[in-house]
Amino acid sequence: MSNVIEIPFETTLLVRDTCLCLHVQRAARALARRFDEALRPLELTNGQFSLMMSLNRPEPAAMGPVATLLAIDQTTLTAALKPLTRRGWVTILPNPRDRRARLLSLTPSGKAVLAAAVPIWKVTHAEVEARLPDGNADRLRRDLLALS
Amino acid sequence: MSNVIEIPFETTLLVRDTCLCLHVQRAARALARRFDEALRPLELTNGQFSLMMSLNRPEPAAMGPVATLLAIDQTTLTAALKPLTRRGWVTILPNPRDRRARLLSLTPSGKAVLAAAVPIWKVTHAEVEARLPDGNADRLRRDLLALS
DNA sequence: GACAAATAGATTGATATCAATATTAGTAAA
DNA sequence: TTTACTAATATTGATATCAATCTATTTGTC
Repeated sequence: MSNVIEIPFETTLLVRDTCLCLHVQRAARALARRFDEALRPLELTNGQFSLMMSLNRPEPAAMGPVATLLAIDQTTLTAALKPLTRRGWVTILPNPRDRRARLLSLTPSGKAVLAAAVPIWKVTHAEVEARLPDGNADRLRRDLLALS
Repeated sequence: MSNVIEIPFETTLLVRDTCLCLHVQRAARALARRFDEALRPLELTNGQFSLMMSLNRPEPAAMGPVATLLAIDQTTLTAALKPLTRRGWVTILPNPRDRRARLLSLTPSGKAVLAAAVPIWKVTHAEVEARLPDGNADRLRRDLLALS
């Protein structure tokens, strides 16, 4: 006798149509592709843009708070910094006050790339925001923050 | 003379607080971690769960529509199938009607894993949905679909 | 001060993601 | 039927992501 467990197709449709995780992943991939494409002339991805923008501070940033801000694992941040330091856009210096810590800073060329990216971000973001059904981006941001 | 381009800190704050791409990526990572953790006893990730659930159809699925449904690149789907076929959860067969195409199916053990994942998904999803400020998940799903 | 516990990052290994490109097969036009 | 085009999928290379684990350093307690 065959004892294959069958999941009702209705369950599949339920997950497909309601799963917030799937909905968010889909939107994340679509938005990433859109911003990546727009930023491609600068050889910058959406994630690199967000990371570098988060480093644009009066004082150099430590890694922990940056990872928390971006909601990425600390090991992901370590990896993400490699292509940026290799291109000379970000510097990693030891923190004299705490020799475990590192201080992250944008270099002048990093700031130049980031400055060039800002108008691209503005245009792309305006296009994306215009797609929202009723233009209520604040509400969407609030919902997304609640999930983070 | 120093010609370093400085991006106003206000711009950084603006991007940090308004960028929908960043907001969605953050929520995507947080939700992925949450579902990955809940599904870990089954050695299943959120993405593998979504993929396998999308394969639970009356007829075997072709790759193109599955990639479109998940909003992933076709090459990503090819890669994502490898650990699933290796574990014997998914089979990839040639399509006799079109020898370019492949037909994707869940195996009995794949269905068993997926069936075990469904109650975990239900509990986790209910917890996530409860975090929404006003409980209006439909509105959030509509917004996310508009961005996909 | 010594020692335990906590903290900051780095490394490794596995999977995820996409652009660019290649391969194979179906399709349509000449 | 040959030729051009289109469609479905695979491969490669680079980066992204996280769990598990490791090292170095700081902090707190006695």
